[in-house]
Amino acid sequence: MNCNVDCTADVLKAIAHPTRLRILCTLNLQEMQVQTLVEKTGATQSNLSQHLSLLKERKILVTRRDANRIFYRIRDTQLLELIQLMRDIYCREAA
Amino acid sequence: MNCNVDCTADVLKAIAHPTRLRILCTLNLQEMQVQTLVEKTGATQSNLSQHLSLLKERKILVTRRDANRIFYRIRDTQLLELIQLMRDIYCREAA
DNA sequence: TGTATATATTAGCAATTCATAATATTATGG
DNA sequence: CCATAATATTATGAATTGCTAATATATACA
Repeated sequence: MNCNVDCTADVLKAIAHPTRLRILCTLNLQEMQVQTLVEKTGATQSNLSQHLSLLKERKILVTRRDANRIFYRIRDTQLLELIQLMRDIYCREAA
Repeated sequence: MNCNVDCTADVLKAIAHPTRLRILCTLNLQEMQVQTLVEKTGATQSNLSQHLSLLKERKILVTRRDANRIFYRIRDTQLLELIQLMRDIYCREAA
Protein backbone atom coordinates (compact mmCIF):
# COMPACT_ATOMS: atom_id res chain seq x y z
CA MET A 1 0.00 0.00 0.00
CA ASN A 2 2.34 2.68 1.23
CA CYS A 3 5.45 1.41 -0.53
CA ASN A 4 7.85 3.56 1.45
CA VAL A 5 7.33 6.24 -1.07
CA ASP A 6 9.36 9.02 0.42
CA CYS A 7 12.52 7.06 0.80
CA THR A 8 12.12 5.33 -2.52
CA ALA A 9 11.42 8.59 -4.28
CA ASP A 10 14.57 10.05 -2.79
CA VAL A 11 16.70 7.26 -4.13
CA LEU A 12 15.07 7.48 -7.52
CA LYS A 13 15.55 11.20 -7.58
CA ALA A 14 19.22 10.73 -6.87
CA ILE A 15 19.55 8.51 -9.90
CA ALA A 16 17.26 10.46 -12.16
CA HIS A 17 19.78 12.85 -13.61
CA PRO A 18 21.76 12.46 -16.82
CA THR A 19 25.13 13.20 -15.27
CA ARG A 20 24.51 10.97 -12.30
CA LEU A 21 23.29 8.16 -14.50
CA ARG A 22 26.36 8.63 -16.61
CA ILE A 23 28.49 8.33 -13.51
CA LEU A 24 26.80 5.08 -12.61
CA CYS A 25 27.09 3.64 -16.09
CA THR A 26 30.71 4.70 -16.30
CA LEU A 27 31.59 3.20 -12.97
CA ASN A 28 29.73 0.05 -13.75
CA LEU A 29 31.39 -2.66 -11.66
CA GLN A 30 34.72 -0.95 -11.16
CA GLU A 31 35.95 1.68 -8.81
CA MET A 32 37.28 4.88 -10.27
CA GLN A 33 38.94 8.03 -9.04
CA VAL A 34 37.26 11.37 -9.49
CA GLN A 35 39.68 12.64 -12.11
CA THR A 36 38.93 9.66 -14.33
CA LEU A 37 35.23 10.25 -13.99
CA VAL A 38 35.68 13.89 -14.85
CA GLU A 39 37.37 12.89 -18.08
CA LYS A 40 34.91 10.17 -18.99
CA THR A 41 31.76 12.12 -18.25
CA GLY A 42 32.90 15.47 -19.53
CA ALA A 43 31.52 17.25 -16.50
CA THR A 44 33.29 19.97 -14.58
CA GLN A 45 35.35 18.83 -11.61
CA SER A 46 33.23 20.88 -9.28
CA ASN A 47 29.98 19.75 -10.76
CA LEU A 48 30.99 16.13 -10.76
CA SER A 49 32.12 16.36 -7.18
CA GLN A 50 28.71 17.67 -6.21
CA HIS A 51 26.93 14.85 -7.98
CA LEU A 52 29.26 12.32 -6.42
CA SER A 53 28.65 13.58 -2.94
CA LEU A 54 24.92 13.48 -3.49
CA LEU A 55 25.15 9.87 -4.60
CA LYS A 56 27.32 9.09 -1.63
CA GLU A 57 24.93 10.71 0.81
CA ARG A 58 22.16 8.54 -0.57
CA LYS A 59 24.32 5.46 0.00
CA ILE A 60 24.42 4.72 -3.67
CA LEU A 61 28.16 5.15 -3.90
CA VAL A 62 30.89 4.36 -1.42
CA THR A 63 34.42 5.68 -1.34
CA ARG A 64 37.91 4.60 -0.52
CA ARG A 65 40.81 6.94 -0.08
CA ASP A 66 44.21 6.25 -1.52
CA ALA A 67 46.58 9.02 -0.56
CA ASN A 68 45.57 12.01 -2.53
CA ARG A 69 42.79 10.39 -4.41
CA ILE A 70 39.31 9.18 -3.65
CA PHE A 71 37.92 6.14 -5.39
CA TYR A 72 34.21 5.78 -5.87
CA ARG A 73 32.26 2.66 -6.58
CA ILE A 74 28.65 1.57 -6.61
CA ARG A 75 27.68 0.11 -3.27
CA ASP A 76 25.07 -2.33 -4.49
CA THR A 77 25.61 -3.26 -8.10
CA GLN A 78 22.12 -4.66 -8.39
CA LEU A 79 21.37 -1.06 -9.12
CA LEU A 80 22.99 -1.46 -12.50
CA GLU A 81 20.59 -4.22 -13.40
CA LEU A 82 17.72 -2.03 -12.35
CA ILE A 83 18.86 0.78 -14.58
CA GLN A 84 19.43 -1.59 -17.45
CA LEU A 85 15.97 -3.04 -17.05
CA MET A 86 14.39 0.39 -16.89
CA ARG A 87 16.15 1.31 -20.07
CA ASP A 88 15.07 -1.90 -21.78
CA ILE A 89 11.46 -1.26 -20.95
CA TYR A 90 11.24 2.42 -21.73
CA CYS A 91 14.19 3.36 -23.90
CA ARG A 92 14.48 0.48 -26.25
CA GLU A 93 15.54 2.36 -29.40
CA ALA A 94 19.15 2.96 -30.51
CA ALA A 95 22.26 2.17 -28.47
CA MET B 1 29.05 3.06 -22.08
CA ASN B 2 26.44 5.64 -22.95
CA CYS B 3 23.48 3.81 -21.44
CA ASN B 4 20.86 6.00 -23.12
CA VAL B 5 21.15 8.32 -20.23
CA ASP B 6 18.85 11.07 -21.32
CA CYS B 7 15.89 8.89 -22.01
CA THR B 8 16.47 6.74 -18.97
CA ALA B 9 16.88 9.76 -16.75
CA ASP B 10 13.59 11.11 -18.03
CA VAL B 11 11.74 7.97 -17.12
CA LEU B 12 13.37 7.83 -13.72
CA LYS B 13 12.53 11.45 -13.13
CA ALA B 14 8.92 10.74 -13.92
CA ILE B 15 8.82 8.08 -11.25
CA ALA B 16 10.94 9.90 -8.72
CA HIS B 17 8.21 11.79 -6.95
CA PRO B 18 6.30 10.76 -3.84
CA THR B 19 2.88 11.37 -5.29
CA ARG B 20 3.67 9.68 -8.57
CA LEU B 21 5.18 6.71 -6.78
CA ARG B 22 2.08 6.57 -4.64
CA ILE B 23 -0.02 6.53 -7.76
CA LEU B 24 1.96 3.62 -9.12
CA CYS B 25 1.83 1.66 -5.90
CA THR B 26 -1.87 2.32 -5.54
CA LEU B 27 -2.63 1.26 -9.06
CA ASN B 28 -0.49 -1.80 -8.73
CA LEU B 29 -1.90 -4.31 -11.19
CA GLN B 30 -5.36 -2.87 -11.45
CA GLU B 31 -6.84 -0.05 -13.40
CA MET B 32 -8.46 2.75 -11.51
CA GLN B 33 -10.42 5.88 -12.28
CA VAL B 34 -9.07 9.28 -11.34
CA GLN B 35 -11.56 9.91 -8.59
CA THR B 36 -10.52 6.73 -6.81
CA LEU B 37 -6.90 7.71 -7.05
CA VAL B 38 -7.69 11.13 -5.67
CA GLU B 39 -9.24 9.52 -2.64
CA LYS B 40 -6.53 6.94 -2.12
CA THR B 41 -3.60 9.27 -2.56
CA GLY B 42 -5.03 12.28 -0.81
CA ALA B 43 -3.85 14.61 -3.54
CA THR B 44 -5.90 17.38 -5.08
CA GLN B 45 -7.87 16.51 -8.18
CA SER B 46 -5.97 19.06 -10.19
CA ASN B 47 -2.63 18.05 -8.85
CA LEU B 48 -3.28 14.38 -9.39
CA SER B 49 -4.44 15.01 -12.90
CA GLN B 50 -1.19 16.77 -13.64
CA HIS B 51 0.85 13.90 -12.29
CA LEU B 52 -1.22 11.41 -14.21
CA SER B 53 -0.77 13.21 -17.47
CA LEU B 54 2.96 13.40 -16.92
CA LEU B 55 3.08 9.66 -16.34
CA LYS B 56 0.98 9.10 -19.40
CA GLU B 57 3.18 11.27 -21.58
CA ARG B 58 6.16 9.21 -20.49
CA LYS B 59 4.30 6.04 -21.53
CA ILE B 60 4.30 4.78 -18.00
CA LEU B 61 0.53 4.80 -17.74
CA VAL B 62 -2.14 4.14 -20.32
CA THR B 63 -5.78 5.12 -20.22
CA ARG B 64 -9.17 3.84 -21.20
CA ARG B 65 -12.27 5.92 -21.29
CA ASP B 66 -15.59 4.69 -19.99
CA ALA B 67 -18.24 7.31 -20.55
CA ASN B 68 -17.51 10.05 -18.14
CA ARG B 69 -14.54 8.47 -16.52
CA ILE B 70 -10.97 7.74 -17.43
CA PHE B 71 -9.28 4.65 -16.16
CA TYR B 72 -5.55 4.57 -15.72
CA ARG B 73 -3.30 1.57 -15.47
CA ILE B 74 0.40 0.85 -15.56
CA ARG B 75 1.49 -0.02 -19.08
CA ASP B 76 4.32 -2.35 -18.21
CA THR B 77 3.90 -3.85 -14.78
CA GLN B 78 7.52 -4.92 -14.68
CA LEU B 79 7.92 -1.41 -13.43
CA LEU B 80 6.37 -2.45 -10.15
CA GLU B 81 9.03 -5.08 -9.65
CA LEU B 82 11.66 -2.48 -10.35
CA ILE B 83 10.28 -0.16 -7.74
CA GLN B 84 9.96 -2.96 -5.26
CA LEU B 85 13.54 -3.99 -5.85
CA MET B 86 14.77 -0.44 -5.48
CA ARG B 87 12.97 -0.17 -2.22
CA ASP B 88 14.36 -3.48 -0.99
CA ILE B 89 17.88 -2.37 -1.68
CA TYR B 90 17.76 1.15 -0.38
CA CYS B 91 14.76 1.48 1.89
CA ARG B 92 14.77 -1.74 3.78
CA GLU B 93 13.58 -0.43 7.16
CA ALA B 94 9.93 -0.32 8.29
CA ALA B 95 6.91 -1.22 6.18
C1' DT C 1 -30.97 22.30 -23.60
C1' DG C 2 -29.41 22.66 -18.77
C1' DT C 3 -27.18 20.70 -14.88
C1' DA C 4 -24.12 17.73 -12.63
C1' DT C 5 -20.05 14.87 -12.56
C1' DA C 6 -15.41 13.56 -13.98
C1' DT C 7 -11.29 15.03 -15.71
C1' DA C 8 -7.94 18.32 -17.88
C1' DT C 9 -5.70 22.69 -18.55
C1' DT C 10 -3.80 27.14 -17.43
C1' DA C 11 -1.59 30.83 -14.87
C1' DG C 12 1.21 32.23 -11.31
C1' DC C 13 4.10 31.91 -7.47
C1' DA C 14 7.21 29.45 -4.11
C1' DA C 15 10.59 26.11 -3.68
C1' DT C 16 14.04 23.21 -5.49
C1' DT C 17 17.63 21.92 -8.61
C1' DC C 18 21.51 22.73 -11.41
C1' DA C 19 25.76 24.65 -13.34
C1' DT C 20 29.50 27.83 -12.89
C1' DA C 21 33.07 30.31 -10.71
C1' DA C 22 35.72 30.98 -6.89
C1' DT C 23 37.76 29.24 -2.90
C1' DA C 24 38.95 25.78 0.58
C1' DT C 25 40.82 21.42 2.11
C1' DT C 26 43.77 17.46 2.13
C1' DA C 27 47.71 14.95 0.97
C1' DT C 28 52.23 14.41 -1.42
C1' DG C 29 56.97 15.41 -2.65
C1' DG C 30 60.82 18.40 -2.58
C1' DC D 1 57.48 24.76 5.02
C1' DC D 2 56.10 25.39 -0.05
C1' DA D 3 54.16 24.05 -4.33
C1' DT D 4 51.29 21.06 -6.62
C1' DA D 5 47.64 17.77 -7.41
C1' DA D 6 43.15 15.87 -6.21
C1' DT D 7 38.93 16.66 -4.33
C1' DA D 8 35.31 19.28 -1.78
C1' DT D 9 32.68 23.30 -0.53
C1' DT D 10 30.31 27.63 -1.00
C1' DA D 11 27.80 31.35 -3.14
C1' DT D 12 24.97 32.80 -6.74
C1' DG D 13 21.81 33.17 -10.40
C1' DA D 14 19.13 30.77 -13.97
C1' DA D 15 16.06 27.16 -14.97
C1' DT D 16 12.87 23.74 -13.60
C1' DT D 17 9.43 21.72 -10.70
C1' DG D 18 5.42 21.53 -7.94
C1' DC D 19 1.37 23.25 -5.80
C1' DT D 20 -2.94 25.90 -5.67
C1' DA D 21 -6.80 28.24 -7.49
C1' DA D 22 -9.47 29.11 -11.24
C1' DT D 23 -11.31 27.72 -15.46
C1' DA D 24 -12.24 24.65 -19.35
C1' DT D 25 -13.81 20.40 -21.55
C1' DA D 26 -16.40 16.30 -22.04
C1' DT D 27 -20.05 13.13 -21.04
C1' DA D 28 -24.43 11.73 -19.11
C1' DC D 29 -28.96 12.32 -18.05
C1' DA D 30 -33.29 14.70 -16.84
